[in-house]
Amino acid sequence: MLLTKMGDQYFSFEVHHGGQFVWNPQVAYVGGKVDYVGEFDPARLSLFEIRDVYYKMLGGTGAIDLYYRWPGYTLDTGLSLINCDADVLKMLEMYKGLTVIVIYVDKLMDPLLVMSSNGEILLSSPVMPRGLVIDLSDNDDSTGVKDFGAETITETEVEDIGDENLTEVGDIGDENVTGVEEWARKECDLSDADSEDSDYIASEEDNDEISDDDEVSDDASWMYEDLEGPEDDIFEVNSHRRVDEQPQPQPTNTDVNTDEKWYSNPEDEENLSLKGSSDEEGDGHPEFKVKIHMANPILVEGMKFTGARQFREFLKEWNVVNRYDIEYKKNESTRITVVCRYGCTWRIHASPIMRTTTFQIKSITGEHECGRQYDNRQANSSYIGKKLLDEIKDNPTINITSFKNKIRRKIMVDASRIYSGKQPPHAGSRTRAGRGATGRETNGRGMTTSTGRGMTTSTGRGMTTSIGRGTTRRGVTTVGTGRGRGAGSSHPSIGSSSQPVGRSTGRGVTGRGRGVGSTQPPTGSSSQPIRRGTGRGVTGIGAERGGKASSSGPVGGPTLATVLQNIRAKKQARVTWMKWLRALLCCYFIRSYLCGCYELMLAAAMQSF
DNA sequence: CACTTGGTCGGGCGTTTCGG
DNA sequence: CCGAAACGCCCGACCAAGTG
Repeated sequence: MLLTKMGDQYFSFEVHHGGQFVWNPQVAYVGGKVDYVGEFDPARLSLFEIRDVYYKMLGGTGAIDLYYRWPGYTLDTGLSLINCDADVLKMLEMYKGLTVIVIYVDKLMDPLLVMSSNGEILLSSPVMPRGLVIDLSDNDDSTGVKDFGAETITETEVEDIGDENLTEVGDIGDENVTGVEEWARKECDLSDADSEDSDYIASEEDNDEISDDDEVSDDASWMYEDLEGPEDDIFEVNSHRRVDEQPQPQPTNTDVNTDEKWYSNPEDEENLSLKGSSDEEGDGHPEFKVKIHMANPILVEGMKFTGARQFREFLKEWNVVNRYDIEYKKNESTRITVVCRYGCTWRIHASPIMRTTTFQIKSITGEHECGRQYDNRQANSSYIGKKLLDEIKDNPTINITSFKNKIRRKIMVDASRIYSGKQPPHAGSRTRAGRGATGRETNGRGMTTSTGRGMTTSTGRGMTTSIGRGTTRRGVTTVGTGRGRGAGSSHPSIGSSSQPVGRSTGRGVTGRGRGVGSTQPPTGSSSQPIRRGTGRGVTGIGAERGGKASSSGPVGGPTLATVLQNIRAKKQARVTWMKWLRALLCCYFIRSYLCGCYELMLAAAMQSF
């Protein structure tokens, strides 16, 4: 039973709300419930009508982000933020011909606002932890902090909708705009230009597939008419419709309404603290949430993650955002110990909670006393690639300087030198082949291994369409070979000139760099038994080598071009694959045709005999 | 006080990855 | 293919807190 009449393109919404996005490890929407509201006229739909679906029809409160799932896709592969009306148009275009649009409501922490004494908002920073308003008024009894969200709730209060299972369409003639909406509008406007960077969660592979075609086609003009007519109440078509009359949801296998332990009650998100512990379990420790914490990384002792990998990703984000550079003392599946690369007292240790796979920050000690770093090696090519992939796709001819500036602007990382993924140790470490005191810190390639190295993240090997392997080597496309070293081979002289002599002694004193304290002599296994000789993607922003990089001879030179090349190559690889696929299909059709002809001829011959 | 448990840390070494 | 570098598993030592 669908509420829509296809000819008129009316549709309804399948609204997932009250839950939240989690990453475990795929993106899923857990908790909450599903309501169906409709029917709507696409010609009269805008972002704020959709928001009103949540605020006024479903009684929602607080700041939210709205997402829609691409029809036929999973949350992992096709989820877009509805950030502005252009996104609404995209969504409608995607859902053209369909009758139920699946949207997800992701509750946000409210923004940190700095207010003057007369209530004027002086500062609103989406970067800062949301949920609090710093009140600079002279009100003595005020702590200077008040809950912005609570006010919002009163402003957005809707009439009691009664039965939990019912959703009634309230009066939406009220043009009052809540503070949250106001903020959301502002944020949308601000982020409009950059929406390409952040407006959806999707795998890179699918990203390429779909976003290449992310422009609203001309056919979307059917939605432009009377988009926001003042008296055109989009809801009046179906006001006071009972939810239990809603249509059946479209088939989906993406909703994961699990009761995973690490998932907290979304209701608790109302009680947000500056510390970032927006979602606390019974033990009072916050849990990592992709949508919230990756956009607003705050490290909190006791914070929980689904695993070491997630913790690493988050730590990387935290370091890049805060522009600290770190060093992994231990980086294992069961423990991760990280210190400041520049010798500060700051240290963090995380390990799994006993008898669970949940990773938890066990301790954060000391503080960063170093200055902010603009050459954070955590922001490696993989990281930058993810951040700026769309930029490159939109502007494939971008030059190095522009790209560098983009990186500097968007990620606040100085990409003046993007080194090859594997770097020789800097001059200061030659004698011990170790980096730092213990010598085993990650270096060069950084911590990219867990997620793939260089630009090969999410790509893999063999028949890959990746950038690293099987892409371009000296301009030769090697898709499908599983070999090739990507663009890295375009950077000669990386190692040889600065490699310490006699390094082949293995892991003992020099080989693996156990550091100064190592008394282990070079063992018989100094030459490594396994030589797989794979060679893959490249790159990794090596940042600086303690300021000695340049003195250690050629450091591989800037491979920023490599990043660009990799990103382009990724697209190129896909194109190449498409060509191969087309060729294959052509062969198949020709063969089928020939077989068909042959059979016809055979039949004719049989008849003639 | 002895024992247990959990966390932290350093080190050994096999495996994997990458550039040449 | 090779050497080098990095990752990650494993082990043991040490320490602190809890418990009997």
